[in-house]
Amino acid sequence: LKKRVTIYDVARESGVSVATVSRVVNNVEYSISPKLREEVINAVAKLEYKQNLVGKCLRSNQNNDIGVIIPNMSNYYYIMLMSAINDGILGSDYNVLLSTTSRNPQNEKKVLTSLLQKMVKKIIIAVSSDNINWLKDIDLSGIDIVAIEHKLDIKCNNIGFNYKEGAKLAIKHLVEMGHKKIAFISSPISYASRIERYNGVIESFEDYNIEIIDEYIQIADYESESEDKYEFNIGKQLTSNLLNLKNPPTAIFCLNDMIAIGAMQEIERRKLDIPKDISIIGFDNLTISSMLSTPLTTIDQCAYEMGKMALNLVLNECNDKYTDIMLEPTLVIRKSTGSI
Amino acid sequence: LKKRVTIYDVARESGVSVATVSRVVNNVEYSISPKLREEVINAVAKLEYKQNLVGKCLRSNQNNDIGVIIPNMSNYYYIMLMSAINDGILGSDYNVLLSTTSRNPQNEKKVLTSLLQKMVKKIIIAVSSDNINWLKDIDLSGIDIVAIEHKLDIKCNNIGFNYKEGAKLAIKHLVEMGHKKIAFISSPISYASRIERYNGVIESFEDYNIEIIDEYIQIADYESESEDKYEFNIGKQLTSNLLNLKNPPTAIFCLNDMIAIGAMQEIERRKLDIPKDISIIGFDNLTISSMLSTPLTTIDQCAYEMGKMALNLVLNECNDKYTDIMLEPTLVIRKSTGSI
DNA sequence: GTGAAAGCGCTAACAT
DNA sequence: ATGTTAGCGCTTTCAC
Repeated sequence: LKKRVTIYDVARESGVSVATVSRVVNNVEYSISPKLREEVINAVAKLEYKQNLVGKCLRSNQNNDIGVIIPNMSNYYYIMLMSAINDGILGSDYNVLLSTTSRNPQNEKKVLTSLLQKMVKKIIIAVSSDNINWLKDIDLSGIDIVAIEHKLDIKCNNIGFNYKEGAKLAIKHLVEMGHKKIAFISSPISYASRIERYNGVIESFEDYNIEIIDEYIQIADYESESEDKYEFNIGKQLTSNLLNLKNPPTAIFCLNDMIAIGAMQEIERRKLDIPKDISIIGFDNLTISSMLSTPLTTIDQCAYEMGKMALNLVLNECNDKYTDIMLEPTLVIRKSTGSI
Repeated sequence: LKKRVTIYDVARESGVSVATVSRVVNNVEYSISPKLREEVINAVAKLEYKQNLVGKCLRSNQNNDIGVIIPNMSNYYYIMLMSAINDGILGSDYNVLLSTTSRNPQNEKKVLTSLLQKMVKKIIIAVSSDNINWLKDIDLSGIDIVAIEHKLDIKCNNIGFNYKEGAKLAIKHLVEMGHKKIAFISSPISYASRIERYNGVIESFEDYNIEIIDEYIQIADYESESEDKYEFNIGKQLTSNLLNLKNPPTAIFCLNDMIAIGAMQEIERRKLDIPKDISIIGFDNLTISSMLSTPLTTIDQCAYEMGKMALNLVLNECNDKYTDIMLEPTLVIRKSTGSI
């Protein structure tokens, strides 16, 4: 086990002080004679010196780390977010520390704390619930936070999304295609982002004078972060319920694309045709949604752009100047919806 | 900006030395009088002291970081891998540093170096190519590495997969269903994992006395890490080529599931039926593959298990004792293949 | 323009 | 059983 090469070795090799080596290595715009600079550079190359980032961080109280906290990796929505962040820092000197929370506030607090203990200064976080009391316990001074999906009630950047308008867009599209018997399927209405979608649906029904039939509002009776394919499964199950009705709907708005994919499999399993027999519209616009045999009509949540914006915000350490962005939905019409 | 609470503050508050605080905080099984221990614990609580992990790491030369290096996040295979790792450390004290490389050796070298500079000691890496000369330049002493997907020619743990046998399993399944006109579509045969699959196909064709028709072996003429949906796109394109043949095949073996999904969309776009008109078999067994309208028959590469094993290996720092595991493929029969 | 030296927060060898 | 202290590798103030 050979000894690590430190800044002292470089200093000795090049006959200068460690201060000078540090200045050269960090490309400080400090006046350094070209001669010394070159000698240092040569020594660095000869000894294959690599800066120890831990020592540097401890001393300078800064680093190139970006902490990312997301609920899980099974909803591809978060994958798109992550992809944007990873693409954005590819080739740069930044490092991503990724944590998942399983939508558990206890885990959320734990991973955030852990990130701070590692002196991470830039954090992108998608908290899951509105239960963020634990946040008050944490000292966030000097930390750049950008919150996505759910707004955080602290001094930080927020990138929100107009979920309610998205839901309205979806119902509008269905109504314009002549649908009156419209169903809504969803996992439990437990988070703000779901509540807003639900409210959008109900408001739209009222706006368009569509009778609200209880049987058409199918909400899963359990939530699971651990069940493999949970959203897909409830999509199937809830759609099955709908299809078993004496008077089934002609269109289904699904809380998100994963649920819609479950719905579609169930429908096609029954040899029904999408969109001839029944129209399906999702929410998210996952990459996979355009790849299905029947490409899914959906509401674009521009997850990738959201990730990009989050990265930019967190990188341009906007001291004190916090932005509060609200992204607007777009309807993406593909093949899973048709007129009646 | 308030001052950070350090171990010295706790020591002062509880009237002991920093050494004692350190011992208590780290739960050292060292004899410490219950009285002092309690006082320290109280001081920690009162001051809300949190260990600074950077200082700890610099001093002790160890940490709880796990570096993960993968080519990209657009192939869901790597997502399954990541999921397993994230699930595995959920609630533990480990942190994941995630890097993507875009299958670029230069990036691979860069992110590995960066991880080492951060004193990360445990690394799970899926290198993309066989071009790993750059690895020789890096001092890996004291580092626990587990390589997946592609074997690394250094002292480390390897978790490989029997790609060739997987391909053979796929062709065997097709042959047993009566197919003779079998096509193979793929991105460029540029990496070991692809070469082995290709060889498996050719060998199988010879074994079963299936004539090798050039037109049935469709290889994409370009590779792209940046093109969104690249694999899906070539799946469509290559399948389109096949379908345009005067004498099209009755079955297609796709290099992987993403390509198969492209193939299926193209086939159904032409109003052809899977598997009646043409059978499709993939490779990977992505989560999404079971969610399609026509669930995909495929070769299971047990990515999740692979991730779990990798995590276990890297955590049980097996000093000097390296394992070399080869995972075997399984055929997963679903609805996309049928007899002729 | 360059160097000496203090110190970031912590652990661990050594002393008591 | 507890405390003292050196030092991990680095940056940065201050002095020259």
